[in-house]
Amino acid sequence: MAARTDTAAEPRIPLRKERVLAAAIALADETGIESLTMRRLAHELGVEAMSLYYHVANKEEVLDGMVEVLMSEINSEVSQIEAGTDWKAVMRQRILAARQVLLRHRWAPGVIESRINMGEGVVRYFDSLLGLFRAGGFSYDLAHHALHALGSRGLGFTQELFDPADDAGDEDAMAMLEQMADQLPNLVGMMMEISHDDPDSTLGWCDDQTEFEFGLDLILDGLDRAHESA
Amino acid sequence: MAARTDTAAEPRIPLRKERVLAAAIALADETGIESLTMRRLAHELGVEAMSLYYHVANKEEVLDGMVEVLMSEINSEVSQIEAGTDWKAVMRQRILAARQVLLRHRWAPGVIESRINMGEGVVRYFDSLLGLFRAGGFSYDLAHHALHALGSRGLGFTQELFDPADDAGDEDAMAMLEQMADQLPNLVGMMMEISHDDPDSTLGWCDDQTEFEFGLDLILDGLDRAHESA
DNA sequence: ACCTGAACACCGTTCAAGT
DNA sequence: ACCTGAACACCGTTCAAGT
Repeated sequence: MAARTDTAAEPRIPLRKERVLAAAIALADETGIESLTMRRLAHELGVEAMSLYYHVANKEEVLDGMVEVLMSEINSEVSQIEAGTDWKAVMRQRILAARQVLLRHRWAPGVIESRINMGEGVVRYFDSLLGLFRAGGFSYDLAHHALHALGSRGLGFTQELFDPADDAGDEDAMAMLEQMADQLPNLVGMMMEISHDDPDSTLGWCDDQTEFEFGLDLILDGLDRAHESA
Repeated sequence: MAARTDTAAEPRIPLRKERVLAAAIALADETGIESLTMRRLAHELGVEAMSLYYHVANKEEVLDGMVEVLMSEINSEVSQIEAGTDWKAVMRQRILAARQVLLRHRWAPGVIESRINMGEGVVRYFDSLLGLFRAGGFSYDLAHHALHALGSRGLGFTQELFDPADDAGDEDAMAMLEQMADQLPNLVGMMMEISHDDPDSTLGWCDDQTEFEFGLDLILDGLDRAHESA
């Protein structure tokens, strides 16, 4: 242990904030955000926990940085979508593209929402959406309402209250539904109709992507109408 | 300290889960969810932290319970709204009533979203919304899409990405905006128009309630149209 | 310049023990 | 039946110290 150097010891590239963030993202991607601790992150980088603080002020800065890295990925992906004459079609494409990136980083929605101030990347992204509204002829006032109405959906996610597994399949949830059946006439009726129409669909009949697009189109169409009637 | 009983010692009502939850809610209301720790909660109840575990399995059960208490408040408030022939008007009233309750418990959105399974109260609430859609003539299929489209807005909240202070007023955010001005042509343009139209409005010109209702009406109107054209 | 060891002030939670 | 003390296995973070 003492005199032995590690076999083929790597030159030990010094850490950089960049490397810390990349490792943090990889760790969160693979094992979930709840297992992203400073100690674990340091371990992943082959270093003691305290070393991180030389490159980063605190854990919040790590989380801020993770969001920035991710948003720059989204922004560069989104900027490749060529602008057309139809603001709605372009915005739809951009938002669904952003969503694809977020789906690869399940920790992102929670972390983004937990930030106190929007980072530069997020601001830049919403500036681009605002630009699309403006190009489509929206007043600043309506475009402003529109951004609020989109909310996180504009970035490609909605924090689902009933998670996909809940609608069917999840045992705990189903057990509760059955137990409360008399108090939940409408939900029970809905479940029965579904299982009647398609007996095999009890598991996973809620498609996240479909529901996301339904809600998105509802809002975009509504905004379109609000704009045209203005 | 030893032989002396406390002056006018209260009979020391034994804890109950109910009292634990009430204290937890009061604590979270007053000092924020981040200061709700088992130790602090116990202290508030004049007891040691470990005593709580006699009444409650763990902290998750405390959080679950807080949501249930709150939802029963919402459900009882909402059930007082008399049903009318216009599903949209009734639903709007219910959702805005739920929102009023949530505004008194700022911790609620975050805690609700962090629950793994919806509690009974939340399920009951959404069953009632589903009932409204059905009474309005919606198919189960459309009503189901509708619930997803509403998401947390159906319960009266949206997790705002840009918090109200951000749009203007917040010094950090404004500093960033100025620094990035050239990269954010649309946001800067919007800010300029606003401050031109109403020089005093730089602070707090985003009204949460207005934005919430705008988004809500956008969705409800869209659903109404989807239903009528079906 | 970059990294570390020891230590601090917290967490949630367990378990055996008290009354 | 209800509560507690001591202890465990974690956190994030500081600070003085190493190379």
